[in-house]
Amino acid sequence: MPWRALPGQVADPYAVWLSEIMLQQTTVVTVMPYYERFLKCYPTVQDLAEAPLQDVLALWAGLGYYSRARNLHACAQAVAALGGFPSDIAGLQALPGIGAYTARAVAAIAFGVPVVPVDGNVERITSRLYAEDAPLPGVRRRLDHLATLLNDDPAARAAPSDFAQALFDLGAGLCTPRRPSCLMCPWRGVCRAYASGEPERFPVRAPRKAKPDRHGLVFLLRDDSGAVWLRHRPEKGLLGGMTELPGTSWLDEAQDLASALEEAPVEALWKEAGQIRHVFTHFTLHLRVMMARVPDFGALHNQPGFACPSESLSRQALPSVMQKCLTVAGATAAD
DNA sequence: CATTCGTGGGT
DNA sequence: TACCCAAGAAT
Repeated sequence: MPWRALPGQVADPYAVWLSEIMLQQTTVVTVMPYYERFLKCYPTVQDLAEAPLQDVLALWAGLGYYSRARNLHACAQAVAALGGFPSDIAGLQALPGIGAYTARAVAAIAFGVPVVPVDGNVERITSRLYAEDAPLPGVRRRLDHLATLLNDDPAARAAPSDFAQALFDLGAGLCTPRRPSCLMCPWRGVCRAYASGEPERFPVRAPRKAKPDRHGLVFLLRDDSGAVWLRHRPEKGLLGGMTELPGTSWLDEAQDLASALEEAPVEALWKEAGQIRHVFTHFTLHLRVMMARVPDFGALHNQPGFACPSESLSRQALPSVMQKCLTVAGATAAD
């Protein structure tokens, strides 16, 4: 991992922190290109702190959980004001976007604090070591306690950074959710889940709720120059602070086309360019992409939004769901 | 303690 | 297709 210090090197707290924020609920493969772009664009935490929030959101676009990007920016400004990252857990956790896990991870990996960061990997490993039958998320506190017991090993306590990342590697490479490679596991001999014969049964999870559907329309309006009419979403909530195509509200059931078109930003000859389906964390969104062209955006002067030249679409903070809409309509936002 | 908050890849 | 899951945080 590019954020990982080589043997004998000192970890860069900025790089460790950035990687940990990006890796929250996100796979290494997905994070890698974003991480490289951020470090190239913002080599230091000061550079990130001085950047406009919209630029940060645009660079984050596609990674998801956009409150991470807003908190990342706020955190960078706080750290710049402090003159550097706090090196203790409490100081770290007081910063925006840094919770119990990330505070421990940065403390252990960047500052050598002897603590076990409990992420999904460590929860899985621990639940298997102890064959913990109680379901997540209720059993989280107990798993956290059991995980801290791993630090009873003097070798673990002597190398907090290596130990934490070794746990991640164990979880990602051997103690995997589906088919763990127990025969290669150094802890096979002390693992109760392995002894049970069904290690993949752990951790036990509570059944999850069904995901409802929502329906809406978006309006892709262009002028004679090819510019697109866009608008910013509210600062908080779903896709907070990101850029979007104007659209209807999202309802539990699809409404008829005529009444939906009444919500269009302007009266125009709207034609359906396509439909997209996008799965969010807690609902599935179905959008019909309506397209129209006007000579200019004069009629929109008192509408919320702004005109975006086609060549600067790629610099907008467009979330994946909006990229999909542009793509089905043939409006490329790729560079 | 339960919800809200993205997205892409694997099975 | 339909789930599951991934170095969680904020409210």
